Amino acid sequence: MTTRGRPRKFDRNVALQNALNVFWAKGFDCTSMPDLVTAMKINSPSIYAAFGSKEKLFQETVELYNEMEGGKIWASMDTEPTARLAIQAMLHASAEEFTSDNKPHGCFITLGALASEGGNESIRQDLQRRRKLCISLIQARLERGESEGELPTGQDWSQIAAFYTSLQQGMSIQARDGASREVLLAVADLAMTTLDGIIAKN
Amino acid sequence: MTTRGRPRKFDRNVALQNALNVFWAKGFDCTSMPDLVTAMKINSPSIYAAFGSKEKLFQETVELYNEMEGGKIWASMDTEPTARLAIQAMLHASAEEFTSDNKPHGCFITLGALASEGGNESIRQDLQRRRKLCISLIQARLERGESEGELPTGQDWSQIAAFYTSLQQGMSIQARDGASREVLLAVADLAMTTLDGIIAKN
DNA sequence: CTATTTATGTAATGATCGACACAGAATATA
DNA sequence: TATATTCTGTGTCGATCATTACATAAATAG
Repeated sequence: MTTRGRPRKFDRNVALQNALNVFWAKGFDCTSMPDLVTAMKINSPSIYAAFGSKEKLFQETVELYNEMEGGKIWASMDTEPTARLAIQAMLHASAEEFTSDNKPHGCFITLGALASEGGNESIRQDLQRRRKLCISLIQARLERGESEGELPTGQDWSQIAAFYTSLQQGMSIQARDGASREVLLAVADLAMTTLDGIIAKN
Repeated sequence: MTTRGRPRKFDRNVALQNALNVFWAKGFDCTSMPDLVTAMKINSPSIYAAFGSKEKLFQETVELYNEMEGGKIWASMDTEPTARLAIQAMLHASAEEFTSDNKPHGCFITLGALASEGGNESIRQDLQRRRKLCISLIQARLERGESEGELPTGQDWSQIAAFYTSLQQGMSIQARDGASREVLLAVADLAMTTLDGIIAKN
């Protein structure tokens, strides 16, 4: 059972990666089909044949971003032994990934379709849902820290998760505005004093 | 010296306020002229006659926002007696203003034209410049606190200013994503432990 | 070989964008 | 009154948007 018909001239994965880079830099609403045609080096009929539509293509780039960058940033939630180390590693990874060369600065999920209330609504809501998922991840890790005796009881972990999520999303804006990796790493470390203060009450 | 010609049917200030509300909710690039026509209750030729262009209208709404909301949020930098109280009041005011009814949630300067690299470039750069001004404001207040003996010497206040700016900008995203005023106020208070830790070293 | 299938490039679709031409209406000046 | 000035609403401009028809090219299947 081999493939029928004329074979594809382009590598679908490479094209998807190129599409991600454009969406990441410009956001969904400010990215035009000609932009994609240029970046992906494919004509638009081939884009539609391979990905369905601009919206579906965007959703695939979000999935790709989640697997690549998202993994680097959030892996520590499972791998680090304590909640404190997990959050610190997450913020450090964010600072580094948000300021990498050869790719847009800041988080795609945060910056991809933010205040675009008049733009594509389902995309805005999807990214919003993914952003909210980050709070849950942090909160779950904090609650695990409490249950394992690392962190004190009686804390409102949802608020502390909102604190670290706010900071990380703000770091995306800082990175997009040109903040250096050094500054963002310092910002991450400064934020750890908040959790240290809570641990000290233990 | 009175006004010649047919008088205007609409109140320019009211129309500008209505334009601000649309730009604030949708961002510059996702706001269309028909959106503005509907919100301002003026036909587009009247908009062009009164404001010049969509871009100039946007710039006027930014100025209006700066005077109204900006004043409420940043006034404490001058009025509060200490840097700590000034920053805390700024974050509290942000939490409250970002979650007010009858107007879009989050900061217009932060959300108005963020990752729109392909959109209007001069507008993006203008808002970016205004965001960077916020860091300078905080940094200047911290340095004043040092010179007045409130804060210890030998600190890199630019990093601490970046920390609080990141947090405040992240709070905008949280607010836009539906975070409650209660949660944002808690986030603001949690951030103060960072400065408290620095003061404790004094 | 012919037929089928799938990709390609060109070019066009209708819709919407920001901006404005135009004629008429409403005011002040003279 | 006549004239100049400025606003208003209708309608439209070229440009650009996302999407797709269409004819052709390149592969497999029989």
